[in-house]
Amino acid sequence: MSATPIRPSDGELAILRVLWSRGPSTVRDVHTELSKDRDTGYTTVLKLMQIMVEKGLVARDERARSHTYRPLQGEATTQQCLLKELLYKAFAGNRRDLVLQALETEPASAEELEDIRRMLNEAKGRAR
Amino acid sequence: MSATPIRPSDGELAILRVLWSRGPSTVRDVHTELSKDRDTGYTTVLKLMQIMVEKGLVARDERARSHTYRPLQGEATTQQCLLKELLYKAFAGNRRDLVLQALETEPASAEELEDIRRMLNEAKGRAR
DNA sequence: AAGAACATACGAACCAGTTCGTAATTTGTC
DNA sequence: GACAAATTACGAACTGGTTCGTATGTTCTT
Repeated sequence: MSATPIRPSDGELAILRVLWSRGPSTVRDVHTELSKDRDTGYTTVLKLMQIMVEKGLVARDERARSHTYRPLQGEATTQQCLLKELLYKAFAGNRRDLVLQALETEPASAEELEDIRRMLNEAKGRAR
Repeated sequence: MSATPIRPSDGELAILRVLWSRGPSTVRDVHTELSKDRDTGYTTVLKLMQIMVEKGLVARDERARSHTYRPLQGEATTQQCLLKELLYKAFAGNRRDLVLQALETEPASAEELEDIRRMLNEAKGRAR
């Protein structure tokens, strides 16, 4: 019943990441946050966020002068959407290979692997 | 010492997939194969493969009239490259979350999960 | 030798995404 | 009220990728 998730572009994803971690934010908030890494102009972020409204990726609250934006789809949902795309495009749908390569990718520590293994055992219980 | 892998675009990836599975192939070979799924023009595939030569994704043997192309980087290497990109862009580098979402993504069967768990136990032995 | 079939080369159009300048509007300050 | 600062709106340029038409050259068939 839930709508199929919308695949965000790279720029949109960067913005979503801020919204997911900060909660509802203004363009200024997001721009300030993103400026720590990249060097993006304010209006660039603004434009992108306006487009995201059109796409239905975020909702805008216009009551205040500085509009606040909030994500309309969850982080996990979006991650799954992107992962699934990669799964089919690069791994021919072979989930096992994907997980394998995820673990082979540097840097992977023994703890990390152990952590994942533990998690996996739990997941097995809920398996479909 | 090995060069950092080149990230193929979607179209390039589709072609690489054919080359990996078929081995060295002509444009005709690749086009025929891709035509089973999508509906791409012959010259479109040709052009793409020419660009791939420039990018260093494939090598071209021009001895025969119909040039044959072979991939210059392996499937696993390329998969890791793409996966790593997604890991940082969508998962903030958190490998655990990535694997988790990979397993949550439908459709995942109990066998599939068991298979992956087994593989993971082996991987643990080789852990860094 | 002529014509059909097939191959490469390549420019041009097109598309989605990104970036930014500039205009218009609102708010805040003196 | 006038000016400065902040904000939204939006057009336009630019980028990487994709698609295709057309030109040109080669091989095959008869």
